[in-house]
Amino acid sequence: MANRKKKPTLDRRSNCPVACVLDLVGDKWTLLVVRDLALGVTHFEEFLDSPEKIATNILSDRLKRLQAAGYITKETEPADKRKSIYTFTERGKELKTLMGLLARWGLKNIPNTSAEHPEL
Amino acid sequence: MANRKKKPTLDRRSNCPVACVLDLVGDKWTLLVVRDLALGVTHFEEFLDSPEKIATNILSDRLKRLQAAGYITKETEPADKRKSIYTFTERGKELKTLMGLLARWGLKNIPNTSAEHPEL
DNA sequence: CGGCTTTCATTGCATTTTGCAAGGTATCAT
DNA sequence: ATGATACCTTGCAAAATGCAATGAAAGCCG
Repeated sequence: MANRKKKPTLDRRSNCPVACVLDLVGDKWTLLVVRDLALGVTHFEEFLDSPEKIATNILSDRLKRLQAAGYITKETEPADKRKSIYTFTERGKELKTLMGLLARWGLKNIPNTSAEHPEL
Repeated sequence: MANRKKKPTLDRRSNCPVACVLDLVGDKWTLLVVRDLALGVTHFEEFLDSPEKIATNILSDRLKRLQAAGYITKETEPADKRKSIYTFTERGKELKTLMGLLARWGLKNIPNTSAEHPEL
């Protein structure tokens, strides 16, 4: 085991916390999926109903990523095995707080934004 | 002037504050530019020194966007007209707080992140 | 069973964005 | 005048996105 550096979580652009957060959620869709999850959405089809109209391939990809990163789990609903149920892991619940921070910043700083769901 | 609706800030995906924030900074680079500005970077070349190694065309584009959106200004340095100085507008300073929120969330929730500049 | 619907996901293809290297212009230094 | 510096653009390959269409597995219902 000569050159086994200790797996430094590579393909990171840097160890700057800002850069790492952007590597995780720095795109136009991931946090919208998080928003919907926070609002109680659990099924694939429900995400498609949100007003931003995410495409199915993007949604599929983002759910996979979030799952791979350990922020959500995917389970088959026992009563109907066609359905999958997506939910936050404990760790994933922190994403809700992140999304909430963004939401509050947006409400304060971007004109004409409105919170459909003030509880966030 | 019949059909001059009042320019409803279109090309928005929705009026959800999360979606609007993502329309502004939902990419891998914009907030890194904001970070550098917050750290005192003012010249084009300095942004290129950051460890994430942004490409010149992307940097040029992001500076333009931030300027177009009224968050930063671009001025020519009087003493050396080759140089441009990029600085936050009053409104742009709010981007620092947004970036700071992300940074703190990342430090707390993403392993092996380190703050080079704890003042943020 | 046999056909039809629902749910989740993939595929193909056009468009857009990114990444990288090279080139270009204006300004400055000697 | 020559060369270096600062900012930006261009060209082109690679990747991500948007979209419509297609699958596959599971359920529903005669």
